[in-house]
Amino acid sequence: MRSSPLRTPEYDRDAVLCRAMATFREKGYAATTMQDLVAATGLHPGSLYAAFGNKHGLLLAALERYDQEQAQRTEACFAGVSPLTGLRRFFAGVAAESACTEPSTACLVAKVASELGQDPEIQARSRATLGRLEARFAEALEAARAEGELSAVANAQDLARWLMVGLQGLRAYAYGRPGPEALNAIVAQLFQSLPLA
Amino acid sequence: MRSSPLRTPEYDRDAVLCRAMATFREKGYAATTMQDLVAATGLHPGSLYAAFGNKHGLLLAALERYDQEQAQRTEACFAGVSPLTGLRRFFAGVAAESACTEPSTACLVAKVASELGQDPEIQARSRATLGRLEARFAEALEAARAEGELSAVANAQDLARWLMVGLQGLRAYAYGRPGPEALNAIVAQLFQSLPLA
DNA sequence: CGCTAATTTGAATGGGCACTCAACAAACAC
DNA sequence: GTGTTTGTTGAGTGCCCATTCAAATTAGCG
Repeated sequence: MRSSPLRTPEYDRDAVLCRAMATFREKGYAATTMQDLVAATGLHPGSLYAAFGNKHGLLLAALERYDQEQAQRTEACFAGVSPLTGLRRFFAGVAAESACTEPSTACLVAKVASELGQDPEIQARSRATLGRLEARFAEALEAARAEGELSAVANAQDLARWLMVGLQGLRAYAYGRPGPEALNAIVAQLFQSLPLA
Repeated sequence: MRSSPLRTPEYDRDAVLCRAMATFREKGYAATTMQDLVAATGLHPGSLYAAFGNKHGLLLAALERYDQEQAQRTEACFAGVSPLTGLRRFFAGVAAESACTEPSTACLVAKVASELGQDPEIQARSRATLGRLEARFAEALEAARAEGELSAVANAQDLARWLMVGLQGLRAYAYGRPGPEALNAIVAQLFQSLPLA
């Protein structure tokens, strides 16, 4: 029961998850082999299994980290600006990210949710992440209405959902590798469709 | 060179592709094993390989069939009604399809394009299918404008792209298993965002 | 400096995968 | 009927996958 001589792991768990995240994001779940993950993280199989149980567990941990990272990035968009400006910054960032030529810019949550639609654990985590973002959108929209940036009769919940649709549509559309101006035009169209005050 | 005694295959190529399509749509590419496909199609491995070369070739053939099927379904929406009504029918159909509880309702093209983003052949085919749909949207929008259903100043190309974003967003949002009323509300919001005359 | 409990190491393992092939069967020409 | 070409059959093949484990290594503690 008692443990005195504790040996701390030599690797940085966060860095490992970051690498694993990137690998899953690029190749998807099934196409990523444990050898890929071993190469990407620099850990040996035994250490990976000791830390995360198995490949599935590693994906879950990576999703968890992705969730945190995304929440941070989102908050950064809202910091110090009006709610509506924050939303605009958020979508401008997504458009810019989607426009870059690397295909790793896809949303890990969406990609994995599409691939592992049958897995209840993955589904739950994906839904939680997306739900949290939608709730954050709704909060921002409410605040925007309070500040007079949005029509007083607008329904924040409905519009938050609408923004989520726009977000996922934007990311999906970006798979066709359109130019950056097309993506920016889409974002502009999305904001034009909001009942701004 | 000369071939006289031809033996016709015993199976129905179209039915085989239909089954293969459904299997890929449910499980994705990597998670579908050749055994799955053998079971789904009823063919033996040798016949499958003789007909399609390999797993990748079978996916390509399935995508081709999906493309044709989707084109037919799309035209059915436009038959005998005004262009705008045709578009409404199309999106109502997608919403209804996405609302049903089976997870196999996802778009095969989108799912496969997300999973095999690195594969140029798959990418080309996906892009072609999506591009054709977008062009059909643009055509319908032009016709709607000509019939006075759409604002005269509307840009059909831009709006067609906007409908594609709405379409993919709708389908992606449906992964979270919202109720049918939410999906219908999204479609309503999409059409409200169009500059209808 | 042992002693103990933890991590690290990396070769080994068993299973399942995509794919093959040699024997067989059917269809047509003559 | 016979020959030839094609489709069918399904057990077999080798490879690569996720996972394991026993041995080596390291850190804390008296």
